[in-house]
Amino acid sequence: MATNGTRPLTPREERAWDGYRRMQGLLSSQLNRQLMADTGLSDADFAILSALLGAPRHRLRGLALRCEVQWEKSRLSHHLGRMQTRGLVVREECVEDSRGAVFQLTPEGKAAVEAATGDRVAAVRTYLLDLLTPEQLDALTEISGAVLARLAEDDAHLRAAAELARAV
Amino acid sequence: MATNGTRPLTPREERAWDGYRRMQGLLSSQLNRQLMADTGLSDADFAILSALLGAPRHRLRGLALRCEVQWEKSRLSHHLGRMQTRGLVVREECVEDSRGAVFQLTPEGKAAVEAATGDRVAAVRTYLLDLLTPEQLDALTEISGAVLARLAEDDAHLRAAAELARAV
DNA sequence: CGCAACTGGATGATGCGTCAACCAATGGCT
DNA sequence: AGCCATTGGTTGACGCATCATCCAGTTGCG
Repeated sequence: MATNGTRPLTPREERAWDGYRRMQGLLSSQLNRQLMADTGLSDADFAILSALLGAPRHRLRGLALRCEVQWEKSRLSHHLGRMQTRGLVVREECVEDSRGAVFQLTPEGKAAVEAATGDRVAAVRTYLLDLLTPEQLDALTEISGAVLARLAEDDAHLRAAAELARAV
Repeated sequence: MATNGTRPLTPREERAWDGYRRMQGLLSSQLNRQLMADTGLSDADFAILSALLGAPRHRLRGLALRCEVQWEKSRLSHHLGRMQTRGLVVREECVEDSRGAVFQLTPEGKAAVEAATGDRVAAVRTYLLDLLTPEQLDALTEISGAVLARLAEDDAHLRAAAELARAV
């Protein structure tokens, strides 16, 4: 990580990175702010709630939820704790693994997500999707595909390294 | 904000949004984590420091800095406070407007950014730029251009509304 | 069986980001 | 000159994200 034969960015790269950086910051804060104002739910709340909404009995194992939203476990745990005190979610014991936890949407939680979904979609359209041509939509899909693939690969390497370390 | 004749997302839009969302979250946390591990600087630190590095005498008025990084003023103030106690930056009085503040890079701050720049560029290449074709780079630039233009427009409307309110 | 390693998850400390309130300096208007 | 609205910036409170640590239940291996 220390040795860098890194060439500087070309103007083209510079523009792309700079644009992405600016967009990323402003867009996510705008979406977050708007959702919060419209519905009282943060982006994070919404991610959790809609994952639960999409699950069989509106209940999901902690681990499954973690895979779904890709958060660190302590973040998830803290956030679920807060959401529980707000009455959006309940924690229950897990039958097949008694150290595990299962989280379920409360009626209030369900109502909240359902109410929020429309606003969220509208905002995403307003500030992103409706601004792009079909080609740009596809380009965005491909770009994120490439980046996510790279990140996943990295992750796999980490696992492999852990495997090796265990073998020693 | 409440009435939504919003149609649901098409599959194409769905893929684009979902991809962007996932990429955004993982990419920024990866870049942040890596920069922090390599250099002890957060993404936020780096943004401030490189803005200062690019300024005339490595000094910038608070307001100018705010335009540069596009943060809320209280965020900037808090962060600069912390950076000052870490010795990366100094706050000085402003001559032409005595309620203003000027911030300057300390030698340590300068050294820190300069050391960090290479790592940052390398990481951005590894996880984003090197994964994309030239066309994708341009697409990214256009996409962010469109989004930023929309956000700016919104901003202008807000200003105009404020103007109107003043006129009443 | 019994012990060690691992795993799902919780917790506490700490730094960050946002909001609202605040303060003093400034500039415009009469 | 005098007043009021505005602006540049700070502060405090509060919720969120991360790290390290911890704990109990589980699994694998001898």
